Amino acid sequence: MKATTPAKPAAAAVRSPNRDKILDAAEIEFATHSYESCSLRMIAESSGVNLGLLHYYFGSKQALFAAVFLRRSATLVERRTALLVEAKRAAGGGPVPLEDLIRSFITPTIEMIKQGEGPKAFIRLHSRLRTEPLDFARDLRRSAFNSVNFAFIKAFAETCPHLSRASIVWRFTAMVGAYLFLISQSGRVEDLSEGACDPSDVDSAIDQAIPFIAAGFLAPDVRKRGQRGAKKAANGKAALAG
Amino acid sequence: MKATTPAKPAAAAVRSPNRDKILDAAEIEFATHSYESCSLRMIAESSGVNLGLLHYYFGSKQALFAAVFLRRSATLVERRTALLVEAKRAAGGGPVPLEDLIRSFITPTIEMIKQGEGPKAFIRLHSRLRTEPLDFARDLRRSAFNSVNFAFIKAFAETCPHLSRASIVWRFTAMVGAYLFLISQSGRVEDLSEGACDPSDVDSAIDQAIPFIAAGFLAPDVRKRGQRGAKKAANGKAALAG
DNA sequence: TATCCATTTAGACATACGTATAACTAACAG
DNA sequence: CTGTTAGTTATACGTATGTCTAAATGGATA
Repeated sequence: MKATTPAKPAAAAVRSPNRDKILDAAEIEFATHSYESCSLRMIAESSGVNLGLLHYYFGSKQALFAAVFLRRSATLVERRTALLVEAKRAAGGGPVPLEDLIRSFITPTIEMIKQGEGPKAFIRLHSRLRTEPLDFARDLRRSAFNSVNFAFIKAFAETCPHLSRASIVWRFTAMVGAYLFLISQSGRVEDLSEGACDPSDVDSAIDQAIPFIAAGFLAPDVRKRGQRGAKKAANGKAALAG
Repeated sequence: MKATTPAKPAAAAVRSPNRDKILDAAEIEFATHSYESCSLRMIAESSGVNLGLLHYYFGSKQALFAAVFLRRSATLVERRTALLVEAKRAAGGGPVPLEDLIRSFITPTIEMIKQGEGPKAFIRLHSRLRTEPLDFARDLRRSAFNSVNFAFIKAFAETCPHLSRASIVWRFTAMVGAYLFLISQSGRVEDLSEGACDPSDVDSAIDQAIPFIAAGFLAPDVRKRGQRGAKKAANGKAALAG
């Protein structure tokens, strides 16, 4: 036992059939249940691998989770970056068309969903991470995605000169919330649609998301609170916020 | 020990100072950590109440969670319903103005956030429930909210005759995702805004959410996949919606 | 005062968890 | 054949969890 790295006790090759089996099973389990409600024993069993190997290859549950996360998030970030670069090039130096921007952001997620059960599970996991109060997982997400997010925010700002910096950030957040909900397959859409739409139809979800989000960005900027005539009071009588 | 109700072992009054202390502490703990990562012992300690009392009053962790959830969700649903009724009345039989509809839906949440730490914690908990894979919790949410959600969907359909039934449901989902993200205080906005906006400023978040969502609903309906000229291929250059 | 009963307490139960380790296997090197 | 080493196994440790129970408490009632 080297005292230096308690996490990875032995040499432990980076590639290995069993290591991959563990990663694949962990991805599904972490996505299906939450981080804490799925045990290493469940993962060991569903991957058909001995429990001790999880410790051998990854050292700890947390490190296993990180490995699961990093394996796919890199792909997602690269793809998003590539599409943004391509859209910029197509725009020839000018502002990137709004819908292109939105599509560049969302498309890599959709591609991944269609790629198979594992990648699809990762997307579920990834959306859940946003609300799950796991500090280490949030740090993971932050360090993986912050920089590409900034690049998109900058591009949105150029495309939408009518919006303040603050408004850009708010609407970017709204965009992420909207599209994640649409593809989250949380059972929500089933409940509400009464058969009118198929919640697993990711393409439809996205066809809906793009114009919805684009229109949202195009809406005029809101004045700051306190500035004359408070925006929200605009329409008079109706059931308004207090 | 009555064999009939293993869950509630004794008579156990519905009101009691300690019972309320437990509920309050559990609300905070469940919201701060996830359901499984906070133990009954944590709740007992932070409420200053003996562990055995949690079992005495609620019978099980799951039942305690349900009690926490039901205490506030009832308020939320009632308030949402009341605002919808009022908006309909104000509209005098005609379709309710779009922004009023959105406001009626969102306002009760904002009111609750401003009501104190407990109610605010409940909102965090409530948003998390949408992605957390806890079957029993999802059933809770469903049975509490489905009916008022249907009422809103019906109203949105009347206000937006340009949208198909499916589109209404998709956009309703997008709305929920957008506004929940905006108020979720998940640390996301901090990361991205670099000081441009204050993520705890719920009013600003909502001022942003309303026009964003309203514009999204107003965007033209999307044609179904397969119908001539595939929507998405229209990448052209236009920075415009639809 | 004696009785009663909702409430409260301390403590125990079985179980499951993440983690650790010592022993074993098989392949290859000298 | 011997020694080494990555991989694998079975098993154990300490701890924490949800649940449960038997006993104590204490104010109201008879």
